[in-house]
Amino acid sequence: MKDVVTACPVEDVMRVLRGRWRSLLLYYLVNGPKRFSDLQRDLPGISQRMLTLDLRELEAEGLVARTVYPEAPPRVEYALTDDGERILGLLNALGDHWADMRARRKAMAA
Amino acid sequence: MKDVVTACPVEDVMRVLRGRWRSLLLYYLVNGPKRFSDLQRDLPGISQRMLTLDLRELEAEGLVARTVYPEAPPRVEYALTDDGERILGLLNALGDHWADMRARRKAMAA
DNA sequence: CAGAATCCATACTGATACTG
DNA sequence: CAGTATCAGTATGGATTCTG
Repeated sequence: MKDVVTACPVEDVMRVLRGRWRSLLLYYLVNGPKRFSDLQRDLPGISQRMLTLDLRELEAEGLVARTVYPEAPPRVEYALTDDGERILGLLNALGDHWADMRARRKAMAA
Repeated sequence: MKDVVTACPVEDVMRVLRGRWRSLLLYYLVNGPKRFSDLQRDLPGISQRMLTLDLRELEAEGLVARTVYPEAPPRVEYALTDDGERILGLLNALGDHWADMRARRKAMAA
């Protein structure tokens, strides 16, 4: 994915967060660093390929930090950066509003 | 697109806003109702097909209201709902943070 | 004007097998 | 464990043509 910059920052973030797993990945990193295999367990259904690609993309965008511990067997940890935490905070606000919205609409329908 | 509801509201909103044009569409509706042809001008490159599909989806999700004025030639206006405005507000906050982030990263690189 | 219908291109995602 | 490589399917988006 190219680092395209448009006139609209909203469009830019959304392009980065668009993938099926990306926001969810941030979501599961909120409680501290996790390993590759931990994340595979958290996101049932994700393939190794997508987990790798999405982590790399989020890392390139500065939302996730990747740390390799040179041991055998190898250990790699992924953590939210400060920017990642801020973005996730806003995503959660978005999710909360959405949940409220749905609840109200459901109540209306009843 | 199915109205799937997962355990994570963030995932749910993101699924709705994921499309290439959706967030941008909300963005351009913030200054009051617009007609189909207005939106085509605002979003250079969007096809009629996608504009129609995305507007319908946003309408189904309660973010956009569609009003038909039975005239000849037909006139149709699209406007943000209250929920749509709230969601857009949060998207803009997200965009602002993103812009800040990029500015800081650019300054660091220099 | 505001679409609907059809066909086509590509981007995104997943399954599987293999490696240091 | 933490990936990479390859192949293939599905979803998304675009071009074109047609209509009330």
